[in-house]
Amino acid sequence: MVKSELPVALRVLSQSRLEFIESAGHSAQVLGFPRSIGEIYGLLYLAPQPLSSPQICEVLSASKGGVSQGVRQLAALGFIRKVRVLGNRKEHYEAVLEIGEVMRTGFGHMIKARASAAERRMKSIKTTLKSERSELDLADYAMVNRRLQRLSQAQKRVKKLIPLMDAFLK
Amino acid sequence: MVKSELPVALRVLSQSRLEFIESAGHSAQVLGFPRSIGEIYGLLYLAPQPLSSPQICEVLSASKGGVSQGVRQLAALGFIRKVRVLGNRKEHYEAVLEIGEVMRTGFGHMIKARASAAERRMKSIKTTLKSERSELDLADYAMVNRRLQRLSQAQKRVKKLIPLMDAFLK
DNA sequence: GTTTTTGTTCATTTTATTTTGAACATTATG
DNA sequence: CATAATGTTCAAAATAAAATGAACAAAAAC
Repeated sequence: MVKSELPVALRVLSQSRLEFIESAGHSAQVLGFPRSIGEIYGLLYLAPQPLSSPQICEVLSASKGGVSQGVRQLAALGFIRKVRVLGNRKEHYEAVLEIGEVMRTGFGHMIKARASAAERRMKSIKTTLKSERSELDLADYAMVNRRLQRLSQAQKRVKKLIPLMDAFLK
Repeated sequence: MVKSELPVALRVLSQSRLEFIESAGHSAQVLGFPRSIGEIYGLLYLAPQPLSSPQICEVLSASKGGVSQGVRQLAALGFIRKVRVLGNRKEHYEAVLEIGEVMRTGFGHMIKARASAAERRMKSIKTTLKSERSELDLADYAMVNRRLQRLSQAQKRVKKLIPLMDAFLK
């Protein structure tokens, strides 16, 4: 049986690819993802053709498990997509090159999710505050109320900003 | 000598304050900061008056060292400010309530810094690529070049977005 | 149907981050 | 200047997060 045939360009990684992969790993970390996920995306982004999991393992010398989880997350976020390579039996992956799009969708979802989580939290805190109104000093109650209100306003502003960003990146 | 007098409202934390502090800790984590930093900010945000480090330690039952570092970072980012409390000898801290402002400034700086770091990285990678042009397959070189270019465009778009967000949050 | 390759899950190990606490520095008060 | 309270730094401990690799599952090749 023929071993997994790596594209020539990836048999040995060029310096620029190495640098790019490292940089992608770094970016992932900044965005709060594991470094390895960024590296997988970086590899795929500069790959001449879709790659299979074993190929990714080989090039990055990463473990099967890690790559399996990594590609799942990346696909879920919309950064890569599964493709069938004809003749070749198993799943292959390629980077979605329209990163602007990706940011808008997958990434935008994340931001929205977080914004509404924060909103829910705030609502809960306000409820708690009301429920203990009688036990609190009046002035203190008023102060806390005022400040929570203030935060709510800021949250609303951020929320309004989201669709704006969305439109701009389109 | 009189022991550090905790404001009555903080002698025992109300449920709503507890919840708020926890939530602030969570938000900090989401933004990539240590939880403790968020908790300090949360405490100060709902404090009836500026607090000293030892007071913060006491209320959050955190260590001196941790609080020392925490307030330093928060002050550097512009989330809190040092205030002199008359009569009282040492440094006290209060939350900057204008979180919108804070986001725009301190936080905005962070984003800008990261954007230009990414830009520098990209430049470096392109240089590397050119330097190894002769060693690479022509088609592969062209492909890598094209894709890096594509990324650059996206980066530029994001960069243009920053002042827009800035203006919007003002 | 057996063997081989690929894919997933998850407990364990590894690595990185955060927190603590002790040693040392600083400042204010008497 | 001595004492006491406050601050800072940093090595070590505690904690959290990520990567590995082994056990198991699924599908393909023959």
